Amino acid sequence: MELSPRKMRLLQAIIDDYIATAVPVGSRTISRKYMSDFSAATIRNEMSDLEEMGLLEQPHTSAGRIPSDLAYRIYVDSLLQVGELTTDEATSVKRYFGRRMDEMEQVVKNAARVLSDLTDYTSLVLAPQLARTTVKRLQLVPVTQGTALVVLVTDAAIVKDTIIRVPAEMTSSELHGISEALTHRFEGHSITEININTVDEIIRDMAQHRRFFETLTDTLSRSANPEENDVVLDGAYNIFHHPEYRNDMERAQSFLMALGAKDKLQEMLARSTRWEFTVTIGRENDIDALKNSSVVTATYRLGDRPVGSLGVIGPTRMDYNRVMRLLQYISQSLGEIVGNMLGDGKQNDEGDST
Amino acid sequence: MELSPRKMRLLQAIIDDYIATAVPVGSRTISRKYMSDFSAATIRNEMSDLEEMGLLEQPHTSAGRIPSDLAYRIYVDSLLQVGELTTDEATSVKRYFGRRMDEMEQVVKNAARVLSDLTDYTSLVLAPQLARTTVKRLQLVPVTQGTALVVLVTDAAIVKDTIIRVPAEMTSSELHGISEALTHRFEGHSITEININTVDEIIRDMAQHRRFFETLTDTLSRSANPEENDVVLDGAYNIFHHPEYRNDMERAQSFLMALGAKDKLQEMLARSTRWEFTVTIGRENDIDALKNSSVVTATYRLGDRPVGSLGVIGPTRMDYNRVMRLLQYISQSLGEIVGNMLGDGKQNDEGDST
DNA sequence: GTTAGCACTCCTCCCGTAAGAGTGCTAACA
DNA sequence: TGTTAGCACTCTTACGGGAGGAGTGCTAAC
Repeated sequence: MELSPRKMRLLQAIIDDYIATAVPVGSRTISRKYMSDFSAATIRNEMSDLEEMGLLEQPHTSAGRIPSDLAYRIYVDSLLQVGELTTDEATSVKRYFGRRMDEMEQVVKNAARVLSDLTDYTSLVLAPQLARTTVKRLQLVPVTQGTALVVLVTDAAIVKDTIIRVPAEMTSSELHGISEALTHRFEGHSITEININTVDEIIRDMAQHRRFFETLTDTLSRSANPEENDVVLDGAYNIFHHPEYRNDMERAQSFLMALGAKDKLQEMLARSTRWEFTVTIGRENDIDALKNSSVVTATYRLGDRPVGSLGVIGPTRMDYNRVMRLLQYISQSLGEIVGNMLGDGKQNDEGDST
Repeated sequence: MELSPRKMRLLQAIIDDYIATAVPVGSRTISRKYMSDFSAATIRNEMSDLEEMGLLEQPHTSAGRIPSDLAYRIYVDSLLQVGELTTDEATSVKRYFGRRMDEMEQVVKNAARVLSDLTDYTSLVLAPQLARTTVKRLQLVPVTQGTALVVLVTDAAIVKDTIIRVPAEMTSSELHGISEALTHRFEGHSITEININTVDEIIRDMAQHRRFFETLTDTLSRSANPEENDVVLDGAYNIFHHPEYRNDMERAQSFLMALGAKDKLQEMLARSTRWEFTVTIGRENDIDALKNSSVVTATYRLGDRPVGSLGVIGPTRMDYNRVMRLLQYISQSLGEIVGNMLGDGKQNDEGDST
């Protein structure tokens, strides 16, 4: 099923026009705006072929054609050339990331904001996944008699803090000692290596508190698992800017509802960290309510380790070019910012090497 | 402008019916369902009076009447008797709050969830406001050479953690010492008391690091200010369950957009902590997009100090009774949970004194 | 292989009519 | 004087038919 160059050209024209206008494209439109070297009648014949191949669909007889999911697939795989950011776009992104960001959460929220603002779609960001980072420090900070704060710092600057109960008789300096020992043992290792067995080695002289250490390792391994909260979402209401949702309450509603199921989204994003980019079009989507939407994701890295991902959800009639262009740039920036947060005191300035 | 008892009774009937059905109420309906001791014609005369007083409105001549904002005001102020929770409702709330909650954020999200699920409206929760709590502990945890984590623990179990830069030559034990000194000085005080002047007293022997302490106090006072992030929102899409939004895209959209402006919501909730409850009806609202919605809030306390608030946004045709009933109970539960999180090792069980 | 022409289909918009709901007013009644 | 029955009137909503328009598919000619 090879497409002739002319069919390819036609397909591209139809998709480009439909992405721009959201109106089914007729043969006359194509003939005038994109392929004036052929008449509308010729286009019609070609369109008829494309429809037979399953690449075009007709909402009804006297409407123009719209691209099928399959057509977008071909478009994304073969026709799309992701360009460079315009200087306008680049400065916009920089303006967002220029904001003060002390906490990981701010960074992630900021990334979601810039992505949704610049694409005009809904954005998703999966915060760096603890399990993919390495421990920098593990500290038990006494809070009250009997409680302490578990502070876990990793190389992605993620800090998980959880209150846990500690044996009432444990002193502040004991906690300090334990923290030092744990940090010494696990620094540079993945959090997944921390469990009661590996911890056992270093607490032989505190066997009477084994129960406490079990609680501690439990807490840590629970926080290593990705959770709903790792997903940050922004621009949900951008969908109202696009006619396919604005004119269809049902659709808008089910879309928004789908965004409520953070666990599904988290899963989706976590899966996507295996690839540099993913593009999931319409029915390819696992989530039912997104079967007429598209999802584009990109992975961001800490050094060469993928630690999280971010993406955009919008109508299948999405401006894939713009979206991927922005995703590429933003995912790279995000990786750098995350890396710099604990980057040995280096400031995260704009300036290049001078 | 005193209303006769019959007019009151009529007003209540109209509001009750309209809250239940969302359909303009006619005189016949009232006569049959609520006041069969009077004929529809009598009701009509009374309705006409109420309309003249600005308590009822007619969408058009041949429709029934709907209550005006003013009518809801009277309803809430004079007619409403907030009842006890049904046992069903109470067990539902308990089920939600029975979930494991280690972190403040979870508690707040959980509260928002239970509130939106049980009321079927959109819920808002303002996390405990740092400025209204007292310091329990202030600790600088070294992270890398040149960076440390500022951990602030207060009696509302709020933990603010921020990475700051520290002088490269500052040792881990120096940081520890500083932490002890700061904790000793400010324990039991409000975070707002921490500033470079009060800190100055305890760092005389470290005057060469004054710059660093300025950064530190800056960071802390910034985190004392309420921020957008303090607002957690849930059930935004519940509005689609209510006909006034479901059948009016514009309205749904502007409502959802208004929810996007977290800063406004934060302000609104912060203001409301001055009262036990607030009910803001329709046009009484400051936020334009909410001029045809109502907001009900309640304050929750830590001991007797109000520390935060939570509320519900929905159509003016809101089930005020149910909402206030639930808010009362949930705000109280929330206060207790927040208090127990660091509550001297006491477990937050269900059981009463045995 | 390409194109012009034309009949055909189907959607959308508009308008007029009919049904239904609820009112306001009047007159009669207790 | 308050209450009620009756009735004309208003306005909304639903339905259906017709006009206009967009775009197609097919045929025949180049």
